[in-house]
Amino acid sequence: MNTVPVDYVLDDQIGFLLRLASQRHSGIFQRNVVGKLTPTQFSTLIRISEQGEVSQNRLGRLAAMDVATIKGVVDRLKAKGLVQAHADPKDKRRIAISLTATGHQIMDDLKRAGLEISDLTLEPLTEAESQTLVTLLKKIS
Amino acid sequence: MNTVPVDYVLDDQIGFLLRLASQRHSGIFQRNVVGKLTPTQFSTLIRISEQGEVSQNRLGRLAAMDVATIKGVVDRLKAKGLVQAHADPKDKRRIAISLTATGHQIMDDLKRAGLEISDLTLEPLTEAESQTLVTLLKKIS
DNA sequence: CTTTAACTGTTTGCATACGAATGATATGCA
DNA sequence: TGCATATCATTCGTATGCAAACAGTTAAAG
Repeated sequence: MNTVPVDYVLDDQIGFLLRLASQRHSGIFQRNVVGKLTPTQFSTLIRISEQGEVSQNRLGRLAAMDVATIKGVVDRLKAKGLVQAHADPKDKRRIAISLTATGHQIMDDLKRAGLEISDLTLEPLTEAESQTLVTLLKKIS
Repeated sequence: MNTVPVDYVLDDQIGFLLRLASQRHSGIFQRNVVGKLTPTQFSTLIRISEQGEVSQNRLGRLAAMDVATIKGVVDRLKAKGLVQAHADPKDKRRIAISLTATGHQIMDDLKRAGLEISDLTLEPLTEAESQTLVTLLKKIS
């Protein structure tokens, strides 16, 4: 039997703070990214450009998205004409995803915008603090 | 004219890392929370219990949620029987939100679970690192 | 006192996000 | 070979999350 009231300060909890920081970052992203891309669409494009050609399932793992989520993201990127899909002749289950010519063309601008967005997000911190934050976040991921 | 390719490492970007950390936290939350509550529903309950009675709009600001988002969250909490709403006689625009008796009863268990979830999320870090992370996240929120 | 501005709540549309279930296909091992 | 297991893509249901448009209400400015 525990009758002692619990002292819970929401504003100090890691989960709440992660959501706040993500929200601010999303806002900055939206105002600065090239084209009308979302953060997940952006990450997906980066992963595809790194891989050249990749199955949808593997792409989801690389971009840290659920299979149901990555399907929607790929569908919207296809609709934008930035990626294409074609069946894998060796494995009929697989659908190979790759960048279109247009997709290739915007990658450099996207990467530049991405770096700028990261800088703006970390603007309240010093260089050393930014490095620390990145290191700590990697540890709890 | 810029022809130099940009060196962009997705795994080092603050936005990507925030998403990864949020995902891990959500998984821990889901496995440890009392009842079938989501992190946003949890935060909302905490805010209501802090305020006693609060308008839906103000509740959204306190919990850092869009007006459209908070409406859905409150609707689902009402469906679970944890919160109630009644019209404000002084201001016909307002809807006063408060906890039900059931809602009150589970708050202590919820807070205990919340602290446990934070501990589990920060488990890979030392006490000092956890404090640093919290401090840095507050700065970029 | 009236018009204007600000606030509150609702709804719609789009885009994540994830669990669970399903069906098709591959592959390893008995 | 043949079956158990694993992988891949899709679909469904639920829950955020935000912009924008809308209507009702209140308060402030003139």
